[in-house]
Amino acid sequence: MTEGQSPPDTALPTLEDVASRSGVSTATVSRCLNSPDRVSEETRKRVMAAVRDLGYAPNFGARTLAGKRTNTFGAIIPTMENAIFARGLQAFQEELHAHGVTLLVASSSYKPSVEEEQIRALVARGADALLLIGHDRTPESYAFLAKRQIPHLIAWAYDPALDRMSIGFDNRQAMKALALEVIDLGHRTIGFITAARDGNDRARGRYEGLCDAMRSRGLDPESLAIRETTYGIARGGEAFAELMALTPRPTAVVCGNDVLAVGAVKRAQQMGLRVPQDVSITGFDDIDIAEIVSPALTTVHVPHREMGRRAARALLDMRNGAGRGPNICLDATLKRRESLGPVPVA
Amino acid sequence: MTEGQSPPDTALPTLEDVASRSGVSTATVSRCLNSPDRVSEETRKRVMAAVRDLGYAPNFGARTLAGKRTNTFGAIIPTMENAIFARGLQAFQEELHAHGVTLLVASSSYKPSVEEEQIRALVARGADALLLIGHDRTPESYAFLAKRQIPHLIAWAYDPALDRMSIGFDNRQAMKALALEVIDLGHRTIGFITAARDGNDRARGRYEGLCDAMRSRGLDPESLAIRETTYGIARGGEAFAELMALTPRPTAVVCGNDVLAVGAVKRAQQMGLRVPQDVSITGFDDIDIAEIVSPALTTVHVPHREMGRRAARALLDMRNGAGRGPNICLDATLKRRESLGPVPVA
DNA sequence: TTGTAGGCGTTATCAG
DNA sequence: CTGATAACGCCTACAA
Repeated sequence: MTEGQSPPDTALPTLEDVASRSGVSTATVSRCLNSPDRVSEETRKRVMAAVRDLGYAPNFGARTLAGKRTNTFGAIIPTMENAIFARGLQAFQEELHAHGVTLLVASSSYKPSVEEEQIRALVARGADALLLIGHDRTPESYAFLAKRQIPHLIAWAYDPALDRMSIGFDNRQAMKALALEVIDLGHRTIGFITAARDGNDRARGRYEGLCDAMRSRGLDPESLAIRETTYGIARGGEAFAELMALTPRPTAVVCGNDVLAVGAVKRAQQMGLRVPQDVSITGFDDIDIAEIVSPALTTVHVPHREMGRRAARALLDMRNGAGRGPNICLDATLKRRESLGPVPVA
Repeated sequence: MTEGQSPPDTALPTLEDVASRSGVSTATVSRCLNSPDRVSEETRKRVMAAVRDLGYAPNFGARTLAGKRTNTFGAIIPTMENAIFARGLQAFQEELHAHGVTLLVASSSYKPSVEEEQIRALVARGADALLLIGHDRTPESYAFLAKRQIPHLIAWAYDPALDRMSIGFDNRQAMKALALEVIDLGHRTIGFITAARDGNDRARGRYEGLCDAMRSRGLDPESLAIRETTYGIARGGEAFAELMALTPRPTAVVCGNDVLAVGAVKRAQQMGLRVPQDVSITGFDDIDIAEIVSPALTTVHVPHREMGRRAARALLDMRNGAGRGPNICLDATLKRRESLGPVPVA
C-alpha cells in the first residue's frame, strides 16, 4: 500500500521509507544506523545508499521517545552579548563536541522566569544535562531540576556557604582583594558602578566583597556611592558622570565589570579627567577590552575558558553516572594595570 | 496495575500519571495544557494542581511526534566568541521570544562538516526554521534543507549574484568603498590581514572588494601583501609585525575585521609606530572595541542588531507560510575615525 | 465537557 | 543476520 516510488516531497522520509526502498525491514535499517557491525556488509551498503538518496535523517523525538540517550546538553546563559559567557561557552562547546555531544544554548535575558521556561524547554527537548549560570533562580527551577534528576552544574559562581554542584570562582573574595588594593592606595571616597544585583548573585557577591574590604579597613560601607545600571559601555559612562557630580567627589570608582569600567574611563577622558592621576577606575573579568583601553584596566582576571572546559568534563562525568558533581573554586587573580593609582594629593 | 501512588522518583511523570492522579483521562489533561478553554474550570484546577505536584513537563519528543509545531527555531553560528554574532543573535532571540518561540543555538567552529551535523541535529530536534551564517556550506547541507523544506535564512551576507533567501549586507561592496578611501588618501603599498577565506564567503567578499578597489584605481591586486590568520587580537598583532618587516613596507594595513585591526594598532604602538602618521590601519564591523582603542578605528559599520531583528521577523513569516523568504541587502556604512590618514610624505 | 483509540517514528526484544 | 512487534508519551478525531 505504502509502496510509493518515492515519498511525496511534502513528507519527510522515515525509517520505513528507507526500509521499503532498500527491501529490508525497519529493524535492519535501525541497526545499520546504530550498530553497523551487527549487519552484513552488503545490506548495509544498500541501506546507506537509500538513506542518502532519500535524505533521510532520524527523527530525534521518536528516537528519544524510544528511550535512548540524546547526547545533547543544554546551557542557559543570561545573554549572548556578554563576552565573558561567550568565551567560556565556546570552550564548553568545543569540549562537548570532542565527546560527541551537541550543545544547545538558550538565553534568559537575566530573567529568572524566562530561565525557568528555558530549563523546561531544554529538558523537554531531551537535554541530558544542563549548565546554568549563578545561584539565583526560582525555587520552582530548583525543584524541577531535583524532581527530574537532571545532572546540572552551576558556573561562574562559587559560594562557600552553598552546598551545590558548581564550578566557578568566589566573586566576593576576589572583589574584596581588589578593593583592599584600592583602599590601601589611600582612597577613602569611593564610587561603585554595578549591574542590577537583584537576581544576580555574581553582582551581589562583588558588591559584598567591596563592603567587606571597606569594613576591614574601618570604612563605613554606607558611605559608598552606588550607581546600579544596565550592561553596556555607554551605561558605564553615564553612571560615572553622575558619580563625578557628587560632593565629595570619589577619588576611585570601582566597577562591577570591565564593560562598565571601560565606559567610565572613556567618559573620564571626555570630561578632561586623567586616569588614574585625577580618578582611579577598576574593572572585573579581564576581557579583551580591559587591555585595549588606555590606560589599561586594573581588574580581576577570571579563567573563563578553563571554567568552560572543566564544566564540560564534570557534566560529562555526571551524565555518565559519576554521581554527585563537584563544587570547585577556581582562582580569580588580581590584574594590576594602569587605571588604578594612589589617591591624588589634594 | 500502574496505579502506583506516586511515580517512583526515578521515572518522569507522564500525561498518564497526571491523569490518574487527578481522576480524568489523558485526553483531558492534554486539553488542559493546550486549549484550557475547552475544559471546565473545575477539572482544570484539579489537573493543574496535579501537574504542579508531580513536576510534570510534557515530553517534547512525544509532542512533536504526535505532530505539532514546535515553536523552536535554530541558529548555527561559526563561534559564540565573535561579538558580531553575539550581538545580532541576542536581538534575534529577543524578537523570537516576544513571539513565543524558543531559540536554540549551536556553533560550527567555522567547519562546514560540523555545520552540516548541527543542521541535522537541530532539524531532528524539531526546529521549525533555521538561521544560518553566510553562503558557504556543503552541497549536502543545501540538499538536506531543500529536501526537508526547512524555512531558512542566511544572515551576515548578501550576494547579488546569488538567488537565496538572505538578509545581510554586501561585504564586497562595503570593503571596496573603504579601500577606495584608503587608496585615494595616497596609499599604494597596502597590506591585508584576513581571516581564513576558505569556507568563509564574508572574508572572501571583503578580499575581493579590496581587489576591486585596487583595480579601479589602476593598482595591481597582485601587489597586495596578504596575511591570513585565525581570529584573535594577538593574531592580528603578529600578522601586522610580519607585514611591517616587508620591503617596501606597507603604508596602510587593511584588516578583515576589527579584532585583527585592534591587534595591529596595539602592535604598531609597541613597535613605536604612530597610527596613522607612520602607518594607517582599518577595520571592519564596528564593534565596541573599534571605538575603545586609540586611535579609534576607521571601519565599516554593520547593523548587527537590526539584522538579527529583521531576520527573526522574516523567518517567523516564512514559518507561518509566507512563502519564499526575502533577499535583503542592508546598508553597511563607512565609519571614518582616526586610524586612517594620508600616506606619510617620504 | 469528557473519554476511547489510533498513530506519530524509533528502538529493543524475541523469534526465526 | 534479519524480521515481526511491542513499547515510548502525546495529540486528536470521533463518540458518548
